[in-house]
Amino acid sequence: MKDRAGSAGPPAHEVVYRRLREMILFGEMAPGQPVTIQGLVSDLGAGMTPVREALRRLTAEGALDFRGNRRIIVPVLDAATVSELTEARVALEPRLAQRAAQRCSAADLRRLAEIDARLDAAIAGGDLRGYLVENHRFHAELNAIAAAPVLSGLVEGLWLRFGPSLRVVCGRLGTQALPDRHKDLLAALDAGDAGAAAAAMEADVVQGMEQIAAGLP
Amino acid sequence: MKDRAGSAGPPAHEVVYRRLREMILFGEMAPGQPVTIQGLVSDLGAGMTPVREALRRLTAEGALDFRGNRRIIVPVLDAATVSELTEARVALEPRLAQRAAQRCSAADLRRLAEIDARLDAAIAGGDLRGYLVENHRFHAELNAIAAAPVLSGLVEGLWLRFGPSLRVVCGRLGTQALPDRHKDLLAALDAGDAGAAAAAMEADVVQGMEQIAAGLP
DNA sequence: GCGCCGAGAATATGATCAAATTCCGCGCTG
DNA sequence: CAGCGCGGAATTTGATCATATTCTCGGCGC
Repeated sequence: MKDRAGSAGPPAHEVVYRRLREMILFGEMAPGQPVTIQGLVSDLGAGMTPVREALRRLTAEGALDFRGNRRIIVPVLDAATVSELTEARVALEPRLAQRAAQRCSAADLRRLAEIDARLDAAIAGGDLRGYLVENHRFHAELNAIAAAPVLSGLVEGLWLRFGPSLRVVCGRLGTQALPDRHKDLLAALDAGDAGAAAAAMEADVVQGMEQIAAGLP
Repeated sequence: MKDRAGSAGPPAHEVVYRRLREMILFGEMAPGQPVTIQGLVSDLGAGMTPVREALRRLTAEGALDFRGNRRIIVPVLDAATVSELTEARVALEPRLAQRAAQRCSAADLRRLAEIDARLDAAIAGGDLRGYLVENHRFHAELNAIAAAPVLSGLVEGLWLRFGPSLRVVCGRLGTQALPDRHKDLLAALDAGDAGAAAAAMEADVVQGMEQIAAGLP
């Protein structure tokens, strides 16, 4: 028996990888939490090999941390790492926003606005996970519009690194304290103003990362 | 029998990973070349599982390309990808040079100068692989001095992507045509001039990537 | 306090299964 | 009669699993 019955499409390691990625991005894993292969094998009902490969992939992206020789944990960010992540995001994401502003169609803009509306609803409803999901989706959609797979991939990797810590910070502050900086961004995209889009993105990035830095242990 | 007798240090998948990484960086793999698990198993004398995990890690970093569902090849760069890689490198590497300039000690500088001397020797001697190795080592050392593991890791991933193509371009042009832009960089580091170091790095990056872009099929 | 021992967890192996690619022969068409 | 396309079988290759081996960590005895 190799594949679960009928699901011949996506390989198991890919499925496990996506599942773990969501768990990391949307706060189902706490920083510092140890990640054991066998635990995931029983939790996800997958075999050992796919789990191992997914973990290897995630550690390669920095989403998980090889602690010592044989232990994997969800990374705990320190001030220096947050600073570096901020620097990297500031270096990359405004460029993506700039590209997106130059390529954004009316349909793209409408889709972004819809996501942002759901994001507002999540904030209003105190739905933390919904906020994290829609916020990520907003940025992912923007990156898709930018049509820059290399840059987008780098940024996605960065998001994986601070996902767990972002969840902790937001959980502590509550969704009411979460600002929505996307309005400036949408306006800039609507106007096709690449410079303004980049500036708005930088503000969003810096503001978000400062929140994480402020919530460090 | 699992480990080679007595060598308990590095796990097999790590060894395989490092070996493949060198093969990619220093031109032992041609762009477009298919990479098969079984081929590597017999070539490297390793087991199947370590090879699989190393490949998964490299594909996660973009160093190898999942073509279709079942085929892995060394990536073939197109103009858009080179453009993106250039943009990413320009966004990141000058910042690392800047950091390095602020932290560079006399011993660091001496080490860099030694590497650069070997690089010059490789150019003079027509030693292509030596050029690639020392050029990479120069930048790796600089990144280590910058003490920014996140940024350095991102940049290392970018180098893996254009390694094979760089090799092709250099092989076509010959080592005599390879410029050495590191002198400006060393001077800036010696002077502790962070801005000049960043500018020199940007020039080096742009020049190198233009060479790759010019050599595209 | 230090070293030894056992339990648990991770690594590595090889076998095995499924899918895709390739290749070859057959029939069809010009 | 020769060239071309197509269908299926064989081979190649990737994915998964069960298991053996080794390493690490924690407790226990000296």
